Amino acid sequence: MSTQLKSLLNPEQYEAATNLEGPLLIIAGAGSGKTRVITYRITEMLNQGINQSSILALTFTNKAAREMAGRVKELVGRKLPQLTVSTFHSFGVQILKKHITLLGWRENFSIYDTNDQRSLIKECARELKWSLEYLDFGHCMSTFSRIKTRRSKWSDPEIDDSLQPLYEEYQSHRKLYNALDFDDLIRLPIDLFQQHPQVLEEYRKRYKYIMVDEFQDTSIQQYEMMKLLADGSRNICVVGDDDQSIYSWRGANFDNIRNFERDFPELREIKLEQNYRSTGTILDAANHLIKNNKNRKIKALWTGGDGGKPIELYQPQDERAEARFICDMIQTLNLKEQIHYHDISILIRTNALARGIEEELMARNLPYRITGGTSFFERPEVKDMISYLRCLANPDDDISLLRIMNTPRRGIGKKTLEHMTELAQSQGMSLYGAMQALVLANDSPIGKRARADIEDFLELISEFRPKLLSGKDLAQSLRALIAKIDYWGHLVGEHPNNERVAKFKLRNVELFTSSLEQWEKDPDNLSPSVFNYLNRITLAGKDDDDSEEGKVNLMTIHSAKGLEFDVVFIAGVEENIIPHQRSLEENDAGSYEENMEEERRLFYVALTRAKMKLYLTSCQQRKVMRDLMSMTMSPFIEEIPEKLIDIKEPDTEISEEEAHNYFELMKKKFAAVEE
DNA sequence: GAAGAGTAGATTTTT
DNA sequence: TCTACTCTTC
Repeated sequence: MSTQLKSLLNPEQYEAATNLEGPLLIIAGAGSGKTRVITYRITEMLNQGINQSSILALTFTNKAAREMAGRVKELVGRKLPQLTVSTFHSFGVQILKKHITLLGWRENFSIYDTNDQRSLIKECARELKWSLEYLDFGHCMSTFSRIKTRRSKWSDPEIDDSLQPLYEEYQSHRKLYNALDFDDLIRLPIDLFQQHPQVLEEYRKRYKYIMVDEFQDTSIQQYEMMKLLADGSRNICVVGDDDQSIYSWRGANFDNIRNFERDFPELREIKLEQNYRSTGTILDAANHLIKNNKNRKIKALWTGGDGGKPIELYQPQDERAEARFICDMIQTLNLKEQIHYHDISILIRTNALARGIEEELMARNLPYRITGGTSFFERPEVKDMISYLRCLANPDDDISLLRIMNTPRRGIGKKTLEHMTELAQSQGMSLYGAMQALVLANDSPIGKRARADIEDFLELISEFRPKLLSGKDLAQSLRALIAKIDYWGHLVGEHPNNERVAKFKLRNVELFTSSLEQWEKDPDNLSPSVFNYLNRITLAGKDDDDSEEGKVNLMTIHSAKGLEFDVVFIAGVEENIIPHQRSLEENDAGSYEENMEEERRLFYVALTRAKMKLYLTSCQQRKVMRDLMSMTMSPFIEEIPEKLIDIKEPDTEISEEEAHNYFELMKKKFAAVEE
């Protein structure tokens, strides 16, 4: 195998793939065959007789995890059920699923996403009788996150310590509801390892070989977790590229590369600098751009390939012209150069930019796939279903309970809720607990009718809870539940004059149910419990339609990391978009200069996704929220040498007046002919 | 307790 | 433009 491997990899790649023992730092430039090295490295381990269950590969996104697992399977040619390839967050859930009771939590915990978190903060603020008007949730959540991940303390000068009571309230509510937020998924396993060394020992014994991909984007917490696990065997391999660090706003810290060098001084370092992906032109442009960043490891990415075509920059009139241009180009490329749709990608800085482009793609019947953005799972009707499932799994989950308690309307209104909240607050129980107490109480403060309504609701929960917890026929049970609560009737009632909307929503509910069914019937799925399903969808979102080939990819630059395409369009290459205006504001993630460097890295990531051809578009005008803004080209364009980029003249559009005059002229001409 | 009208605010990136 | 929340009325 090893000789064969030698012919498949270049010397540095070979080194990286075959050095299995001891700490290893791989600095892998864009397109240097990083994924290839990792997958071959895992294969090499298996070939050397290392047990698949001893291998742990941690990635940053679910997409990366899926892809890595898929490629290894393909290389090895068999299924590897004991191999752990997972994101940090999912791995955290896995650990907590087994051991969370040691930390004083109950099983079947809920995981709160950003929206749930927001609702909970709102709830807490209400309870503290704070005015919601001036409460900035973004600020709250980022502060809470800093405190929780111990990046900051309340006494730190940059921290708004007036939020501390709210934080305490938030924390105690989560405990009461048995609900974890994303930060907990990393933080609690660390606590567990520190408080229960025997558990840590168990994991160290199992995972003898650890690999971390996209290491430049790990947070201090994730690094800590990784270090705890690796400190037994010290067979730890991290792969990263400081030039592609684009998540500092989420606590990613590329100082981790330095920390790694400090904590594992015996490490071996390998640099992969040959780029196999892009043409010379693209690489040259990217290198010139990134050179402007001061805070980076020196690297010289080179390619043996030829120059390739110049980068083209177009300046359409506005975002609609931009969408039309991109679609025209895609159709031409597909027709004349036989480029497959799935080898083309349109990259955008913000999700909001997707809409206009999506509309045009749709109008032309161009098949496309959109990654990220407002997820299917955030649609109100789907969220209802999720909340039902969550409540059945964990009735103490107040945030979900609040959502479904009166959806469809069952007479549990504001007044009743007030009573329940009061009771729950004074007794330190969840709303569900309060409901049970109210029904049992003799001197109940609520009316007979409301009491009967609550009873009905509790009955519903106790009827379906065992069905859902049985782990069998989940979709079937959910369908029964939907019928029982007459959700269709509810939808029709909500949209009295619009059956189409109601039907659309019902279709989404059905889509959701069948996605659950598919997941549960998947033979590779070893434990199809509601709990696992819920975790999966909050952590991973909708199943990517990876199977659906032949579609143009539309996504943010962030979600394009790690991917490559023959042709890449970058839309909205304008000042205030790339770099993004709000990202530059000095904030707790960094200074203006640091943020500018991160935006530059982001643009670098975007450029280096392209293999053959890059098109950039910079609109002259753009509709931002309601008003039309005049736009200028991104300052990053100037950092790319002129000879590499072909800047087209701005498109001129016929103004309405000119068009009018033209038609008048034509009319006269025709009139003249008729005479 | 429910429904409808009216109003204010919102778009940076993801687990 | 759209959504989420508040206020008013039935």
